[in-house]
Amino acid sequence: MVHECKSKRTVETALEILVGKWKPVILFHLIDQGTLRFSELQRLIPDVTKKMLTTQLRELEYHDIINRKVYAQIPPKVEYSITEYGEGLKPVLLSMHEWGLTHLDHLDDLYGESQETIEK
Amino acid sequence: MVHECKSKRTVETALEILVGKWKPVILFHLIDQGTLRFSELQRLIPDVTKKMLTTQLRELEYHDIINRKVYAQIPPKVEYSITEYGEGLKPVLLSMHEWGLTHLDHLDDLYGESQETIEK
DNA sequence: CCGGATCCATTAGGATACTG
DNA sequence: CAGTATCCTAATGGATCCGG
Repeated sequence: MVHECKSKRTVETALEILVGKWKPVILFHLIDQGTLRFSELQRLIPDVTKKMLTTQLRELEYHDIINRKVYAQIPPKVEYSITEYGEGLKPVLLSMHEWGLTHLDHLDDLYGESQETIEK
Repeated sequence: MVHECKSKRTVETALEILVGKWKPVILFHLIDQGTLRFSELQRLIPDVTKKMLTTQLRELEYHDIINRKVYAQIPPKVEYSITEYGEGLKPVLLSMHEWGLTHLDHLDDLYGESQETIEK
């Protein structure tokens, strides 16, 4: 029985943090690598534009999920890492990952192997 | 180390299922109550319009997360329930809920008690 | 009672060019 | 290197009215 009071809000807030086209990938890389520079993230996520990468990073930073460390030097150097608080998201990401694994198989059952992904 | 191959996709697919303004609430009610009629869901979620409720239910149904059972009678009666497959989402929702609980507290620490929610 | 159809507002996402 | 600024498109959410 996980209901009533403010309970429903909780899932929404978690979603609010995670939702964003590039946020899960960013988090995975940061969790995996610990600390990464902006350019490294860009290299690891080839399809993201600088603007979008910046936007998503700023949103994660705003929610205190990642740290942004700026080195005052030329050329600039900015490093991103998961905050201690952000570490708390690991179980969430992990359970989503676990579910996603079986879901991809389930998709094959439902629609056959023909399609590449789920989107449209 | 949960990286490489198709792994990142898994989190995205999980998100894809859950994302939608009313989906978490719908799922919570269905998990909590078992089976609910359209009108009951509407009553439980006062702010949702019929169109939006329909849309979100259809998307969940499309992904095989909920069942839609139509009784051929006048007046119509339609019941929704979680599919067996959809049950697999429970751990995900639960971990998001757990995280959300501490997150709401963390929000108070960050910005004070002044604000009502996180949105905007 | 449970929708569908239409139209409109808001938001998320992106291409491109420029900058300290 | 790590971003902004501008402009644009696509997707999402919603108000309202119609229908079996």
